[in-house]
Amino acid sequence: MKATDVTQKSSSISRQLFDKMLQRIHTGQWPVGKSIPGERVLMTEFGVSRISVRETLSMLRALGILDTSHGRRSVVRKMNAEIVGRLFPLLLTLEGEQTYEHVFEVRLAIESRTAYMAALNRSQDDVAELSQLLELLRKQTQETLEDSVKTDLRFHIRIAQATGNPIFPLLLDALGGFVTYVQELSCRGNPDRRTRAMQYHEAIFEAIRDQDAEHARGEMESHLRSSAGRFLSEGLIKAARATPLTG
Amino acid sequence: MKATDVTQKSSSISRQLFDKMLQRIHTGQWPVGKSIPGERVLMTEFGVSRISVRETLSMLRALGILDTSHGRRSVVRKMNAEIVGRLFPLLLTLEGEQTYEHVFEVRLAIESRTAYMAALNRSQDDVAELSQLLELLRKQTQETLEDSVKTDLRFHIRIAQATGNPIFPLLLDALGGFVTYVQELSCRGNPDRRTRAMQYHEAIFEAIRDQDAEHARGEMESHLRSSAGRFLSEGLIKAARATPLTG
DNA sequence: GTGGCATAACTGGTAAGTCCAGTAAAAGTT
DNA sequence: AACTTTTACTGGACTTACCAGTTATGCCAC
Repeated sequence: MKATDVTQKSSSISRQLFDKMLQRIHTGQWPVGKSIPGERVLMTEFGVSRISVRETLSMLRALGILDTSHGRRSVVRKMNAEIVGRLFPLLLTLEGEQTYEHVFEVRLAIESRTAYMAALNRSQDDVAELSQLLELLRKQTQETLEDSVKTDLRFHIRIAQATGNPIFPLLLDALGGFVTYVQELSCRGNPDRRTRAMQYHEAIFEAIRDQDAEHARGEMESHLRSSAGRFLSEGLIKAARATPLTG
Repeated sequence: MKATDVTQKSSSISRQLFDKMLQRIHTGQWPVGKSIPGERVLMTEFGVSRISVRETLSMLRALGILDTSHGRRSVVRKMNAEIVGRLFPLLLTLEGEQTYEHVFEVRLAIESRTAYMAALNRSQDDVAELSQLLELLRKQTQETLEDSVKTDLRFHIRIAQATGNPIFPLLLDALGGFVTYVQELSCRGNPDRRTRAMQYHEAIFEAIRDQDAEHARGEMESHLRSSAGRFLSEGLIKAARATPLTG
């Protein structure tokens, strides 16, 4: 019942081939980073037509498992969590109905922990880069709005990176497209808001730098909640349920 | 550059077609649940060969966006998180065992909040359904392992639904397909673990029912931490890696 | 009329052959 | 030895054809 497999009833050849090729990658017969045999070779090797081979390769390509370009042989992609992140925008858009409020709630859930974990796990490099981003942000706060919003997101993602868990920056990046859009709407015409957000950013940075995990989380939550709260109070988001974001 | 394109340089026809078809789904020109035109129609409509059409459809099929079966027209699937969930086993084999730990960390971030929010927002229906699931889980704890693991996940997802934010169950579902797999390995041969998990579930349920948000979050965190700790400390990860993903 | 059944008109799945256009390595030239 | 040209790959795309499920059509018996 649960369609957990792309391959369903193992009916069509291309679906079967999909499993076989996937297995070759799993077993290491087709090592990551190296190129697989050409399509003409594959069709004789598996005893199928080139159509079936190409359709199977299309599937693997769509999933980001293969890297194909004209004239060169397909290469098994370094499969990182990145591809999951690439699918999230698809999910979100296709599911529809997601309001920005929902995204903010998820962001709150994720980032309150990334701030916490980052404070515990951050390296010297993390601190240095965050410091740079903060300075850049400080400049841009008085200049271009679009740039500052982008840097803002980069700052948050950089914190997620500092956790050491690659899935966190991934999720954040996936949600980012939504966030930046709303953020621009919010700050347009209200420069003081940007300075207020700037203060939060500095507080978060200092807490992470000083490895004060609890404080980092608290500041992050306040920061996000004030952002979300602003949007909610202004009808920029389909507000609806009065969800207590208190934590 | 933007993480939204699975289609890279958009050079080849099939990649372009992919974007176009995806757009038709987004705009609602191809409504979810309904069937799209036949391949012969599509090739004239887009002015390409059937090869290109079929390769594009293969991509959409691989992502779980289309549901295709022989003799019938392809149907636009209600996009769910399965697609992402399917990729996690693959992720793990290609990226290494740390991924398990990473997934649990993300789960912890998300579920500690879903428990909290569910306690605040839960409706009577939520309580009723959770109660049912709990009872079902109680029975299955002494019976089939596979079923109980599935019900376990349903229980967690149901909590995420009770938050009112549709993204939470989505994320959980995506992570879940991956988690259940490991969970089975963990509990196999250790029935007492299942009873211990059962106690946690009951505590979480009661807290949500009584709208004790802080308590709900605490129990959830304890529950997940104990689970994650078990997996990580017992080398179940390597065992999982050695097992092929296709059922 | 209506029910059941064979047929025809769809649908997707697969195959073989052909050609084009990039890429990279082999062969030639300087 | 360094550069350029050729050649033998590679994937990308098209056409035609046929097979195999599915569904709608329509006929015939009741």
